[in-house]
Amino acid sequence: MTPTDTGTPRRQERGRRRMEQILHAAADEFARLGYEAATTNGIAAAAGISPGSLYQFFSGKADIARALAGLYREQLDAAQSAAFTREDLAGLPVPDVVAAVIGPLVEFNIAHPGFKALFARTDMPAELAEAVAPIHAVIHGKVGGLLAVLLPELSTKDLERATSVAIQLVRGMMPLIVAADPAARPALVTDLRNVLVGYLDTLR
Amino acid sequence: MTPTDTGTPRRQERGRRRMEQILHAAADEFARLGYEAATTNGIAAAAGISPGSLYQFFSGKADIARALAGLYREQLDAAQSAAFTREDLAGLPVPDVVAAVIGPLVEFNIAHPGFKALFARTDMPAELAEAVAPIHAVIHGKVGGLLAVLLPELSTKDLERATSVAIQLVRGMMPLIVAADPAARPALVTDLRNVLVGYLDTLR
DNA sequence: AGAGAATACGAGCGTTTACTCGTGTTATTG
DNA sequence: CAATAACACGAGTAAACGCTCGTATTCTCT
Repeated sequence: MTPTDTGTPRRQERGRRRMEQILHAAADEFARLGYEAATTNGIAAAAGISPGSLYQFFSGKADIARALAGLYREQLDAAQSAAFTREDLAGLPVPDVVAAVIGPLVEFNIAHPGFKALFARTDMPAELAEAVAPIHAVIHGKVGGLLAVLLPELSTKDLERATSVAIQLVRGMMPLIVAADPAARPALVTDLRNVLVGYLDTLR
Repeated sequence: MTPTDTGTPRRQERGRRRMEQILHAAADEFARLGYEAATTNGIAAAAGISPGSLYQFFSGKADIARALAGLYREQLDAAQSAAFTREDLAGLPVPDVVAAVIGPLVEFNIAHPGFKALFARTDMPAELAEAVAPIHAVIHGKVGGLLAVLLPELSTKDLERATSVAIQLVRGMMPLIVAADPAARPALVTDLRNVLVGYLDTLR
């Protein structure tokens, strides 16, 4: 009785490159058309491969979204690691902390237009919500940790709510910032920072 | 040569009732599944009619969205008329004005779950964006007029930006409020008001 | 070199969905 | 009371989409 061959195959170098191509193409298609309107055949074509090849690496559109979310999570982690090291931030004034977090985040969203197609949505299909749940949890945890330092006397419940609200404010404004004319962006980013600082002030 | 029979038929009472049923059913389906996932056959079934009958009144899903947007516009207009009469507001403090606008708006969103499926989205298919463009324009105009009274010394450009930002903040937070446990809503609504008041304060 | 695994192809299958069309029923109009 | 228009039906159609499968090529490992 030979061992049943479930489980992913041992990828070759070629395969790993293909997976990157596919994820890159998928990010473009998601950004251009939105998650629902993007098609697997379209992603395959954009990646320069056949539909069949795509399914050698991913089990479907939701799986691609999951993998892309994981990729974004790593990249965002790298881009934000500095901003979220609590130790340095303990003494800093709130506006500086907000600026340190928002700056790189805006840059990341501009550089990765596919990101907002997956995350900055208020209503998503269940399959997509499930795919991005892990990174949402990570973000929630990080922001929650940060707010706990900035607002130490807040109750757990209030802290939880403040975290959700702060994240939602950023998610709401980010598409506006990304879509705006580059010349108009700085003012919008300043507004976003002011919004957050103003909100956090009311919680003291 | 008989005159070509383009143009909508002269509706009977029965037909007008059907159109209302359809729009009501569509609002439910949009709220339950989202615009894209909602199907015309599903809307027809929810309205208790056949697919063919639906197309006697609407030319397609986008047309239903357009009509529903128009209906919401009327209803929202009625619900908000008091809050937006500038004369009474000229002297009032900013927090009171914000409360007067946000209160009914939150009620409206809770009472009409289909509303946010059409409006509180950051990325929509082009056909949907086109369908809701008129009411967006109306809202933008009203909020802009209000802000012009509250912040008289703002430049046109700054006023324009502030209007977009304020609307976007509300659009971002509304799904959170509607989806929240009713007991948790008041705190979220307070947060939303504080966010707006805090933001407007930074623009003085 | 030979075998097995990974990669690649693309026509096409099954399903879903928006929408049509032929036909029949109810209401209005002259 | 016709005659015409509005309303209603629902099986069916064409297109789109996610995904499969048979087959062929390339890589890895012994």
